[in-house]
Amino acid sequence: MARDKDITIYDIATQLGVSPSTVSRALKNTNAVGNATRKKILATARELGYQTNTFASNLRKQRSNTLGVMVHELRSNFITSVLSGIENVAAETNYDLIIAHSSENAKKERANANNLFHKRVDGLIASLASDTSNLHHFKSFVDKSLPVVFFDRVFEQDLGAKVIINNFKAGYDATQHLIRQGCERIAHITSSLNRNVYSERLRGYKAALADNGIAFDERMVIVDGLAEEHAAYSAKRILKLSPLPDGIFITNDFCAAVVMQVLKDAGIHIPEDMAIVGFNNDAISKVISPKLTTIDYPGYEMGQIAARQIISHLKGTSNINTTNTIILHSELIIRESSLKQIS
Amino acid sequence: MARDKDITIYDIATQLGVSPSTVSRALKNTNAVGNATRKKILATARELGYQTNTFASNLRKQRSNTLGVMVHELRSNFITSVLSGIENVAAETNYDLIIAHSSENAKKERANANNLFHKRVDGLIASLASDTSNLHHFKSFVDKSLPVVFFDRVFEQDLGAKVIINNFKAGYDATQHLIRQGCERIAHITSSLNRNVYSERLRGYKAALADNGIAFDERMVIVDGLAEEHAAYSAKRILKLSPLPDGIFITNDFCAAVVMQVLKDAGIHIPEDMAIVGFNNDAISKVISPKLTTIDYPGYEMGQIAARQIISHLKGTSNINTTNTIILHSELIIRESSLKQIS
DNA sequence: AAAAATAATGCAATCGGTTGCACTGTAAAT
DNA sequence: ATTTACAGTGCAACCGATTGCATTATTTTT
Repeated sequence: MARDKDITIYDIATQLGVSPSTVSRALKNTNAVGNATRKKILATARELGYQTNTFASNLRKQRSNTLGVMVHELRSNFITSVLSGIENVAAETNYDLIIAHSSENAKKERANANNLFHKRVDGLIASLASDTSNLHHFKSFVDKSLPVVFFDRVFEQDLGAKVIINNFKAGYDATQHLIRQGCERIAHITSSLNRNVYSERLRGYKAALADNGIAFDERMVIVDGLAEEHAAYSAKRILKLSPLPDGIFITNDFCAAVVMQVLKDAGIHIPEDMAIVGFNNDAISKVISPKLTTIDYPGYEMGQIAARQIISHLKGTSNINTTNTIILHSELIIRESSLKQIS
Repeated sequence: MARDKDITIYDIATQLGVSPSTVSRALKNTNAVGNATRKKILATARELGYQTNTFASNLRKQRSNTLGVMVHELRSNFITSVLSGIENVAAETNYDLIIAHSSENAKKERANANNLFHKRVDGLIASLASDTSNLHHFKSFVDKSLPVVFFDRVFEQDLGAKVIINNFKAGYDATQHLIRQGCERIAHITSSLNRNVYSERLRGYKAALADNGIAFDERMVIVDGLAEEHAAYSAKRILKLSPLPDGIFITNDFCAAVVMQVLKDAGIHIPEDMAIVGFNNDAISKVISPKLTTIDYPGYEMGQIAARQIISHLKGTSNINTTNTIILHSELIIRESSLKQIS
């Protein structure tokens, strides 16, 4: 059986002897259509299985009903949670999503921004790649008054709305906790300090040391990637420190898990010899031994909030430029990997 | 500065004194345009910053240049790898992606299929929810001759092309390995047997037992969800078996990690008391103690291949209906969690 | 009862790219 | 030298929904 053509508003109009304009108006909730007519139209639309042709509609309306999402990496527990949150809100509000990832590459990020712009997304949600050094590539969005919301990795002083956590406080809390457990030589494994998330955590780490009269030693800070191979290498660098640290604050749970594995293989006892604090509260933190103390980072909520921000801006309910930065609650979750003392 | 309107082919046409049709033809690689004209047009297009309006183009061409992707869950390491593979190929070939997830819910899956159909995607890549019982909701795609490729979770005998691994063999290999390690009472923790991936692995498990003269005992098979809470519960059920099993084949690495955690907390030694084999070769399998023996499942490649299948079908290079099923290589990766004997 | 306001609908242009058909001019074939 | 072919280009009709403006019918106001 040959496939029939799709049903259009013209088909409905012809069948009912009304004009396409009336059908169009009836299918939305414009009140400029008589009640009887509207009912007939809606009934016929359902009966014929009418579906809006979004291309025609978008073309005419000059908007896409689509949000662009740019992430620095797809294969990450945290990012997946955020995406899931965004998707949840987008689905509810009938927005579509185009997802692009930069693989931590500024060049690809620029290409993606460009691409999404030309795909005419109505708004953008983004987390920056590790080597992005400015926001020039988002300028076209700003010029066109398209809302942009950054999450997690942002430029705190630059354009766009932001949804973040207090990374300074998180870093401070993690370090303070290690100090309270009796650690005196605390190392810090982190990633590109160009990114606020890492530089702020470092700042918190330093502040906690200072507040406790511990001298900062830059050899104790290891900056590298967070993927498996980098993590293993960082762990080896830890093992070469002399004297060995008695605590490590690591800005990523997966990285912490790999580091712990290497340390354990080297005969180091955790937490007795070295206490560990991770970051993110990924599922992995509960299935490694010892269980990982970490900072709970509400990714799903972050996604939902970023999406809601954008969408309520688009619907005119609120203006994204007035509430510029939203800080979500994050907190230290204490598990075995850092418990030297039973308090 | 007020934003200028977007550049259209009409702007280019006017500027050069040619017709829009010629511009349109020049911008694609139709050979029906003179060489000099084409060059001028391309130069002007670049200079003015012209970008195709995809809505207009899609509307006219009646296709979207977009692939729909339906997954049963977003927050999964395996799925993320697949998505990453799909994205990689889609980006190369200039296809967009719309990603929808069913949260393991057949009803939502049906809604998603419907939605993607009406968004007029050019093709569909899908993995089934755990309680999906038929493929009726994909019929509209078939009727419209839109290609559908299923991956991972498929109906092996039903419509559509499939990209899968040999789950029977994987199950057989995992079980055979445990038997070779001296296990005699092997439990199996798995999920919905309506899904080929789980039923086939179970079949492999049974076949290996049979081939080694071990009687199948259905109390040794635990069917439940694979998320954290279900996994913990399954572990408790294992602990209630009497006699205790001396080996477990678990169809998911994360689930295996949780189970191991619970077993270890209960004082069971792995692999001495109980050997464990997981499934997927997620990153997690290498950072838990002991490291997890598992089946390597090439998610990224699976995504790439599914996407390539669809796209080459769409481009007319190959017909998806002729190569109906593609089976990817998977293999047992032996680590500490199952090594009872140093062989 | 006449005038004014309002509700319900239609007309037709518009969004921007694509493509079948027709036309022109030059090159190739006879 | 004539016919034939074809490369290069333009015309105009689409694709389907939206919306400002005009028109008609109906209700309200005075």
